[in-house]
Parts: sequence; structure tokens; C-alpha cells
Amino acid sequence: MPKVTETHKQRRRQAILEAAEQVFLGKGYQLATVDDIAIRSGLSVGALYRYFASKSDIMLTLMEDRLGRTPNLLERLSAHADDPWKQIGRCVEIFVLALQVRHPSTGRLLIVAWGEALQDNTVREGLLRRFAGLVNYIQGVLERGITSGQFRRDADAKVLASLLVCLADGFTLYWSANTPSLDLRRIRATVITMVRCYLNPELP
Amino acid sequence: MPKVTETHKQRRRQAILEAAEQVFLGKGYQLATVDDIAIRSGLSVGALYRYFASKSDIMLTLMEDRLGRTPNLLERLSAHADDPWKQIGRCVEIFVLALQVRHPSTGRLLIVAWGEALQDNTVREGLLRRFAGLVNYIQGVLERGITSGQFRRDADAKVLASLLVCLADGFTLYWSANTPSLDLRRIRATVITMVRCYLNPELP
Amino acid sequence: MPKVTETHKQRRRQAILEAAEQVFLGKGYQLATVDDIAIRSGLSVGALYRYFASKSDIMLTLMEDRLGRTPNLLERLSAHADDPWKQIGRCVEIFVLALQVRHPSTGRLLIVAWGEALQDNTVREGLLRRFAGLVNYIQGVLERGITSGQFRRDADAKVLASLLVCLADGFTLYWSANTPSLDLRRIRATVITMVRCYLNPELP
Amino acid sequence: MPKVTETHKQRRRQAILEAAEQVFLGKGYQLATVDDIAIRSGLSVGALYRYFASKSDIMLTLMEDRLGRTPNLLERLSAHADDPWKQIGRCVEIFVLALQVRHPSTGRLLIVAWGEALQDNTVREGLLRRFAGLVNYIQGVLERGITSGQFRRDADAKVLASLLVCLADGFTLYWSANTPSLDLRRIRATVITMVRCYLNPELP
DNA sequence: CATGAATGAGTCTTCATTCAT
DNA sequence: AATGAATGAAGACTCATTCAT
Repeated sequence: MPKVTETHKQRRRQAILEAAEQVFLGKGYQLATVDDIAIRSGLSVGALYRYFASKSDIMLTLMEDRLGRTPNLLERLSAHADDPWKQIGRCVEIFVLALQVRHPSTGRLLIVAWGEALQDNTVREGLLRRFAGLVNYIQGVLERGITSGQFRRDADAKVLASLLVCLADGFTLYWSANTPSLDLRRIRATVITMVRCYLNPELP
Repeated sequence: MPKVTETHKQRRRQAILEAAEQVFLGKGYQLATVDDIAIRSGLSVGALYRYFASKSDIMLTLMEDRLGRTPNLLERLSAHADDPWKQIGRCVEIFVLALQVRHPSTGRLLIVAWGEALQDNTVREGLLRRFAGLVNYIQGVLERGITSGQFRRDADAKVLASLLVCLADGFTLYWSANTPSLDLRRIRATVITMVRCYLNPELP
Repeated sequence: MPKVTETHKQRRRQAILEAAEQVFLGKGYQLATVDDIAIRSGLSVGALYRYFASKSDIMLTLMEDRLGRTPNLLERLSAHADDPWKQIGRCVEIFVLALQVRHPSTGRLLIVAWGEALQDNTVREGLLRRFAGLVNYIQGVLERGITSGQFRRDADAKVLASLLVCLADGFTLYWSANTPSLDLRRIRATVITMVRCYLNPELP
Repeated sequence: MPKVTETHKQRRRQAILEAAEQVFLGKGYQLATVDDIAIRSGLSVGALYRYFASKSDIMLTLMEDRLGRTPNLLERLSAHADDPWKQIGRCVEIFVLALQVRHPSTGRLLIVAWGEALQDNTVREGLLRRFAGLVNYIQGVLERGITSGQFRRDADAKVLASLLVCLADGFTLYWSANTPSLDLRRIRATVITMVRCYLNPELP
């Protein structure tokens, strides 16, 4: 009965990852204990080690799973708009939506990941891959707009894409820290306005 | 001679903080050991505890010291330009300069701080205070420009200020992680162009 | 069909013992895991526990089986020589042969057994019984030679027998550790010469 | 005060080694816990790790210390006899004496070492070095006797030396296991007689 | 009968903190 | 004031044994 077993195994892995996520969000990776994760997932410590080779393996898998999917998600959700102007607007909306829905765990997980990236190159590379993925997608959108003449000819697609991702991550940090004074609605409006001003082909 | 003693004590504290900073930058707060800090500062573990109550006390003081000074620094460095356009340009330049000079430690320290903010409210509040300080200064500059009619009337000073700080911190993360593909020169140019487009009172 | 079942059970037990022997030879008793034995025997851990009460039970049975058979083996193999001189020579040859054929497992198993004997009296007694068995057989041979006048009258049969077994086991240790410099051929020659010199009834 | 400190350190190390020896003798290396050693040495676990890098380091040092000195000891104690015949006799006596004095720990430690040698090459090499050292010394004595004509010309010095060491270690095993029926006095007499018979230059 | 997932006590090791000197 | 040896409470990980399927 490999089918059932495999399904069961996957379910368990997911349950452990979810437990780990909660624990990591609460106290960070270093302070979280394997016992914490075990208790939260309703399993014994020993059982955990049947599904993951080490505490660090849990973290790595979690990062891969949670952060690795962001670029694909973005692409999938915004792709069916065919107008570059709309696609850019869609990206910003998706980002804002994500913050509202998953708030504040995405940001906190990002913090945990960055903290680990300091020592763990695998995590660092995961973060950079995610960055590259996001930048790459947005850059593509921008370039299509430039080529079609909808965006200003001398816009720096790659740099703007990088800036938008940096902005998004920086904002996520503060948002997940419940920074008072951040007004998501006005933020979105201003970002869109700024991007429009910059990309507008008719402005100098 | 209480004066000398007090001076001596301050010197020692500073030395310890500097040692701690280096160590934290290298391996993060949790993984850094008190021994590491002691060795780096040239003191014994025992001596450390005469100057700071605990490992966490060292970290808290360090954060207070390092993160608290950023807004003042910004203000001091950019203040003597009196034209709002120049002041904004100056802010961006100072930021870029800071990255070039202190790279990559600023970002790494920020990461360490964010990681600790997860558990430690004092650190979190320090980060938010720093954010507020930076936003506040930039917001002031923007408002002066708006009032004087040099910037567009309907620009959202507070939100733009927040966005710039978020962008700066987000960028700092990736910059301190040695993300390839980040070109500081083009980044600076694009940021300035974007801000100019957005603030230009003559554009719609 | 109790008969078949019983046979089946015995076969399984033997298979497990053989797997265990290999595993113990490789990493010793303490470091060997029940999983190791299960995998090597092609059974599941659960199945193992249907045939043996515990890991220690496997080891005890193995020792009983492997160490218990040595004296019988010796007796059986050397018995059909009827001349005491020849019998003694035969013993040495059998010993050397065993080393060549089963090398280096005999020695390694002996080491494992001695290690366990430290804590486990059953194993210790097994080793002493084996010793007694071997000594007893050789002593018998020697005594027949003395009685028949072929060996010197004042030879100490019991002590010589003990010495030969000690020598054999001591040698086995080093041989199984692949001690360089041990030349089996010359060893055999020298042992035989020494014993001959000592037993020769015509020498003082 | 480096002098006092160094002395203190050495004393502590010796105390730990002695505690470890007792514990290892009692339950073998694998079953002995670091806690056992700490308790027996009157220190805390943490303190142990200031003097030794790991449990295995303790064991290795102990082996080096206890087994490594045997060859030198033998050499030193038997050297002042100048007659080869006497030197050989002296070797046997020293060995017997050692068994009587340190009984049964030498043998038990030897067992522990052999058990670990199965996995740990450093231990194995230590044992082989000890073997080589002992063989080498005895071989030297024998060769001097052969050269001077006091021993038979065709005696195989190297092999005889090896045999004597194997015999000694094999005997030590059984002696430390309190094998009944071993009579040290008669053993000694028989070994000496055998060696004499074999080495006697006047016998065929 | 067989399986192998689950358990959880036990192991080695680290490290913040204390305190005798 | 300074030192650094000592403490001991955790923490990650292992593995003999059990038991539901």
C-alpha cells in the first residue's frame, strides 16, 4: 500500500512544517526547540526524526516551501492580465493582498530566514533565488511594456524591478512588526502613482 | 578619583559593545557566546559581567546605541542643504554612502536586530523608534518642499517618507547579503528619478 | 503444522544470528542497532522481536552458539589422529587453519564477547566454559602422551594446555587486528618447535 | 602564576583519567556515561570539558597513558640485568608481578581498548604500537643472547618475542576474568621452562 | 505472523552565569 | 577590579522496544 503510506507521509511532513512555522514565528529558529515542534505537531521527538533529518532540515524545507513558492505565485496570479500597465498594478495588489491575508507570518518568517542566512548559506541562497525569481518576473513585465512603447523607453527595467522587491520586503518587515502609522491603502496608492510617473512615456 | 573611574568604565563599555557588534555581525545574537565577546574585547568573562548585567543587556544596549543614532546622523548630514530637492538627493546619497562605507555590517546588524525583535519587545521598539525618526525627518523635508511649492501639492509626504525608509532597509538586507546583480550606481539614479517624477509639481 | 513452523522458526533464528554476527563484527555490540540487524537479516524490527526477546538475547544466543562450538570442533577435527605427537601438531594446524579461513571474524567476535563479558556474566561464563573445554581437550591429549611415555614425565599438562589456549586467543586478537609483522608460517613452526622441545622426554 | 595553574591542570586531568579508568573498567567505554565520570571525579560535566575535548578524547588519552607506557616500563625494569638468560626471566617475572599488583584492571582496560579498536583506528594503532614496542624489546634481548651464543643459533627471535607478548595478553584476558584454575606460580614455571628448552643452544 | 511508525528515556555537549582567589 | 574555573540546566539527536494495522 505505497499510495496510502506516501500520502500519510506527506501529510505528516506538512503537519510538522506547519507546527515548525508557528514555533519559529514565535521565537525564531535558534530559540525554538525540537521539543516545541514535536509538542505542537502532536508527535514525539523521535517521530519527527523519521520525517526530517535534523532541526535545520525542517527549517530549510520550510523556507523552500514557504518562500520558494512566492515567485511562481506572483506569476500565476498576475499573468492573465495582458496589459503591462495592468500587470504592474496587479503585482502591487497581490502583494498588498498577501500582507492582509497572511499577516504577519510572511514577514516574520522572512525575518527568521534572514537571521539564519547569516550562518546558513543554503538559506541565504534560497532567499537570493526568491529575490531573483521575483525580480525576473517583474523585469519581464516591464520590458514588455518598454518594447511595446507603453512605458518610457529609457526606464531601467532590471533596477526598477529590484527596487520594487526591496521595497516590498522592507515594507513587509515593518508591517509584520505591527508598525503603527503604516496605512496600507495610501501606501498602495502612492507606490502605484510613483511607478506610473516614472514609467509614463510622455513625461521627461 | 571617581571621574577617571567613570571614564574608564565608559571606555570599557564601548570596547565591549564594539566587540559584541563584531561578534553578532558574524554569527548572530543567539549563536554568539559570551566567551566570543570576552575574547574579542580582550577581557575575561567575569569582567564583562561587571559592565553589563547579562548577554541580553549587551545586545539591548548595542541596539539602542547603533540604531538610535541613524536618524540623528541622517539629520545632521543632510541638514545644511537648504533646498528640499537637494536635501532629498542628499538623503539618498548618504544612504548609498553608508552602504559603501560600512558594508555589510549595517545590514547584518539590522538583521540581528529584527531577529531579536521577534522575542524582545525592547529591541522591536528600538527598531520602530528608529523607523519613526527616519520617517519623521524625511517627512519634514518633503513637507517643506510641498509648502514652498517646489513639490507637487498632493504628494503624500508621510507615506513617501515611509516608503523610502522601507526601500532603504529592504535594499540593505539584500545588499548585505552580497546579492549579485545589485548595481548601486543605477539604483541611486533610478530612485532619484522616480522621486523626482513623483514630486515634480508640473506633472499630472 | 507445528513441525514446519518449528523448522521455519529455527531457520529464521539462524538467519538473524548470522546477520547479528556480521553486524557485531563490524561495529561491536553496543554500537550495533537492532535496525542494523533487521536490515541485514531482511526482516523488520518487529519480526526480530518474535524470535528473540531483546537485543541482548540475540547477543547471548550468538555467543552461546559460536563460542560453544569451538571445543567440539577442535575435538572432532583432531581426534582421528591417534598419536599424541600428531594430535598436538594437529591442534596447532587446526588453529592456524581457522585463522586463515575465518579471518578476521573469529577474533573480532572474541573481542566483542570479552567486551560484553565485562558487564554480562552470562557471556563471561560462556567464555570461561569455552576456555575450560579447550584446555580440557588438550590436557587430555597431553596426559595420554605423558602416560604413554611419549612426552616427558614431569610436563605440566594442565598448565601447558592453558598456556596454549591463552597463546591462541592472544594471537587471535592481534591477528584479527591485521597486525603487520605476524608471519603465520613461522609462528606455527616456532610454536611446534617449542612444544616439542618442552615435551621431549629425552631432554632435561 | 602559570606554574601553579599548570600543575593544577595536570592534577585535574589525572584525576579525571583515574575516574574514567574506573568507570570504563566497570561498564566498558560505550556504556560509561560522561556523567558517571564526572560524578566519580567529583567534578561537574562542564568542568570535564575544560580538560578533555570529548568522551572519546578521555578514552584515547587514557589508553595512551596506561597502555603506551608498558614497553618503557618493561625495558626500564629489566634492563639492569645484563645476562640475556636473566633478562628473559626478568621479563616473565615483571609480567607476573604486574598481574598480581594491578589485577585485574590491566586486563579489563585491555579488553575495553580492544573493543574500541574495532571502531576507532587511533585506539587500534595504540594497541599495535604497544605490541611493537614490547616485541621489539624482547626481540633485542633474544638477539643479544643468540649473538653471544648463549641461545641456540637458529632461534627465531622476532617470532618468539611476538609469541610471548601474545601469550601474555591472552593470559591477561583470562586472568582478569578471574578464570578459576589458573595457577600463576605454575604458569610462570612452565613458561620459563619452555623458553629455556627452546633457547638452549645444546639441544637439537 | 509481519510491518514499521511511534515512543520517550537517555546521551553527549554547550554555554550563560557565578564566585573563590 | 579582574580572572577563569566551575556549575548545571538545557538542547539536539538516538535507539530499544511496543503495538496498531
